[in-house]
Amino acid sequence: MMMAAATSRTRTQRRGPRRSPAPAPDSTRQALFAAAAREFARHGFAGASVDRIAAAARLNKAMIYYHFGSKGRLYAEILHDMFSAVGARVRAVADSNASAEDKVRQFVEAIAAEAEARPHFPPIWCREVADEGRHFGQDTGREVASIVGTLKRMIDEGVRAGVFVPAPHMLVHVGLIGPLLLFFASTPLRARLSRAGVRGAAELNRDQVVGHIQNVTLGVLRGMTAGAGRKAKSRSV
Amino acid sequence: MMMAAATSRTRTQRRGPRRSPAPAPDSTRQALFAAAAREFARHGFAGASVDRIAAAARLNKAMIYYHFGSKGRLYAEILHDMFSAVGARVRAVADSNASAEDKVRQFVEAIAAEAEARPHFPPIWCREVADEGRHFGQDTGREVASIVGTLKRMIDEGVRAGVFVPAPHMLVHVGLIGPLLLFFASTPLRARLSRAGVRGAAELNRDQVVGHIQNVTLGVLRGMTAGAGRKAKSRSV
DNA sequence: GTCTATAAATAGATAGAC
DNA sequence: GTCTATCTATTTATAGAC
Repeated sequence: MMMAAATSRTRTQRRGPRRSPAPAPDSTRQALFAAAAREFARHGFAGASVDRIAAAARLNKAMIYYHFGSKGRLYAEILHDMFSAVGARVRAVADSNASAEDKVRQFVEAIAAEAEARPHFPPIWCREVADEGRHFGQDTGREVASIVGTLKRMIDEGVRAGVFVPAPHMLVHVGLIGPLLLFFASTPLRARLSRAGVRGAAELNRDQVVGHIQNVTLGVLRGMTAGAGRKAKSRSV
Repeated sequence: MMMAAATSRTRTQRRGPRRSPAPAPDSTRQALFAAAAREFARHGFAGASVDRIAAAARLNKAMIYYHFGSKGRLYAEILHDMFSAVGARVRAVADSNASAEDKVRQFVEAIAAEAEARPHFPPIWCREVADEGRHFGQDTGREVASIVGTLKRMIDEGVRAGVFVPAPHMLVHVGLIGPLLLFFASTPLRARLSRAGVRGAAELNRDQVVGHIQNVTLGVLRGMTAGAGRKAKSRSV
């Protein structure tokens, strides 16, 4: 599941039983995929080196071109693996018969779980935001669109059921993904700051953050936002 | 103010009146600084090219080494300019005699304002999170620590005044910075997605987002979090 | 201060042996 | 499928003329 995209062959499609000694092409592909994910997470697409990827996988860089065609296609495959995993998971939640509130909670949990399953996911996501989605293929773009659309469906469902007030779904989306992404992506940075003497920087734990985001998001959707004080504008849909 | 760091000379410290025709070193420095900020925002530190920076500034790259010493020191200067601007501004807010609630509102507003004043700020910030603060100098690290500490002071002040409930300040910080950073950094990406047919992706506006984050943050600090339903853990400080 | 020319290292990608 | 060797372009950085 995690390496779904990595196991789909792009070139020599060869199914069925093998002849004899038989090499292990998939394990090579997977080793390159895993090493590339780490390299891209650490250095970004432009900063990543195919030499270092090959070396980390204990292979040579010609294999990258044999199995993936180019640095760009290897990166695109990693992106697609990330977002299609999240997309599949949140669509499954949306199609379940849970309440709208539980669906939103599980939407948050799903993203957290997929981010944790792939240490490269949060940093690459950050970099791709800064890169303006420059390396998204059509397929990855569709996945991202589907994820956003799925949250919108959940909100609409809750509104129809009378448990949510109407809210701009992109505002809810940004309010939910922002802290989630920042929390996961900044863990190494916060550890650094903590070692450098910033008290409390590393004192966040996963359950605390996920639970907090779930509660805050549901508070917003229930119309409990403390619009209080000044400038309590009515919210437009 | 915006280019504060860019006007401080690192090498040939030469004050006082000049002899005759007189060149304009600061404008060269500033042109390089501005071109570099754009380049680093677009391509990241590793992906940025000193050749392109020089070309964009209509100069040659030898000037970068003359005025800044290296690509890394130029980048570090841009980082320091960003975070010291935010730091100075939020410390001014903290030292004012506004209420704790207004200070928190202005904390959010200050970050938004400084991010808007520098289009390169949000993308570079995203990239630096992914880079684990690898390019932070000691000075920049101290600024970041000061910003976090300043929010903590505001929260503590509100708790002492009886208007806030105790809350882990890093949780509040991530909950506030996350959406703010994602909103600003993802504007180009959301415009792309919008053009590609994702309805609503580009329909967020600055005031709406900032106001929302202010309200949600104050809701949390007032203890109005809809801890509802299951798992309503009591919040530990 | 500003420039041209260039050094020295590394990048992505390919050819061709096995 | 996997490897070594190599091509070409680009990288950061510097030397030295003006």
